[in-house]
Amino acid sequence: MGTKGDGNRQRIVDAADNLFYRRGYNQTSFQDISEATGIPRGNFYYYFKTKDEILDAVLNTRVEQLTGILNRCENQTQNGRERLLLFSNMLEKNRDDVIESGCPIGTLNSELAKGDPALHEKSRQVFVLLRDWIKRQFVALGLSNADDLAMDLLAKLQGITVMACVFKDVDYVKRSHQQIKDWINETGLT
Amino acid sequence: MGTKGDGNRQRIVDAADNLFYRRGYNQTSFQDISEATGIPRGNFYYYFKTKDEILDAVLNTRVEQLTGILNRCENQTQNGRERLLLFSNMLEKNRDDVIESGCPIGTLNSELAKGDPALHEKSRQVFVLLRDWIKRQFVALGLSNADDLAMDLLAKLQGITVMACVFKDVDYVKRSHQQIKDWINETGLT
DNA sequence: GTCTATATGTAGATAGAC
DNA sequence: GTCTATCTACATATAGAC
Repeated sequence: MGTKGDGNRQRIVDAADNLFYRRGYNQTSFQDISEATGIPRGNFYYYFKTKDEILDAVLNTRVEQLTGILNRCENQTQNGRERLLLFSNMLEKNRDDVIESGCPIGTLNSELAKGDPALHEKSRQVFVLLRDWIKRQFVALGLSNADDLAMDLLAKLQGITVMACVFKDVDYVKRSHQQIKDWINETGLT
Repeated sequence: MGTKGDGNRQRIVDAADNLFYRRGYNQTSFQDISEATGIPRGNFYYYFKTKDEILDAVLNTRVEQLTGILNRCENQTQNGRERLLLFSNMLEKNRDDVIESGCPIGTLNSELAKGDPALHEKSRQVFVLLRDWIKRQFVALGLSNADDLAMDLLAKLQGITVMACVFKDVDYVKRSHQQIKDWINETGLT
C-alpha cells in the first residue's frame, strides 16, 4: 500500500527472480540480491520477513507473467491448436537461456522438491496453471483425453529443456521444437 | 590402496550419494553425511580433500552402477530393441523415488548447471554414457538417425521424471512408461 | 523508509592429540 | 586411522540510529 518503497520492492523481486533462475534459490544469498540491486541487505526485511517470502513474491510474479503470455496467445486466435503453436513459439525464444540454465519453473521445482514441502507446493502452482490452460485448448479441439495430452505436452517440453541444458546443443533444440509443432498439428486428427 | 579405511570411505560415498539425490548437493552438509554414517565430520578429510571430491567419488559410483545396469541389459539379449525395453523396465522400478525426488542424474545435472562449470561437466558424463549406449542399440537396429533417437528417448524419460516429481501422480507415470515402450517397439519399423 | 552494525547459526575446512 | 576442538567465512535475520 506504500507509495515510495514499492519501486524498491519490485527491484528486489525482479533481481531475485533472475538470480533464482540462474544460480538456484538456495545458492542465491541476500548479498547477491543486494549487489544486483544496490539495495543494502538489511533493507530487505522492510519488505519481506524471510527469504521464503521473497520466493513467494517471485513465484507470484512468474504466475502473472505466464498469465500474460497465455492471454496474449488466447487473444490472437480462437483455435486451440493455433494457440498451442503460438505458446510453443514463445517458449522457443528462450532457447539460449534454457541451454544455459534450464527451464525456470522446471529447475526451480526440482530444487524445491528436495526441501521444504510448502515451498515445493508454491512452485507447483505455476505448473498447475499451465497444465489447465493447455488442457482447455485440447478440450476446445474436442479431444476427450485433453488432460493426458496436456501432461504429455508439458513432459515433452520439460524433456527438451533438460537435454538442452545437459548437452548445450542448439541444433537439438531446434529439431525438437519442430517435433513439438508437428505433434501439436497431428494430435487428435483422425 | 589401504585396507582398513576403505570401508569407511565407501560408507561416506554411499551416504553422500543418497543425500545428494534426496536433498541436493548444495543442501547436503558434512554434518548430514556424518549423522547418516556415524563418522565424525573431521574424519572426512582423511579420505577427501574437499566436498567436490566427495561429489566426484559419488559420480564415479553412479557411472559404475549405470554401467552394471547396461551390461545386464546387454547380457540378456542381443536384440537392440529388447535391450532398450529391458532398460526402460529397470527405470520403472524407481517409480516411487522418482516421484519423490526426480531423476538422480537429471536433477543433479540441473543443480550443478547453475554453479561451477567443472562440477557440471562431471555430472554430464553420466548422460554421455547413457546416450552412447542407447545410440548403439539403435545402430544395431540399422537406424541411421540413431543419435537423434537416443536424444529423443532420453528427453522422453527426463520429461516423465520431471512431471512425475511435480504432480506426484503414479497413474501418469505408469501410462507414460507404457508410451515409452510402445515408442521403442514402433520406432524404425517401416 | 533507509542504512549500518551486529547477533546467531552453520557451512567447509584445518590442527593436532591419541 | 580416528576423533575433538577450532578456524574462517558467510548465511539469514535483528536492532536501532538516522
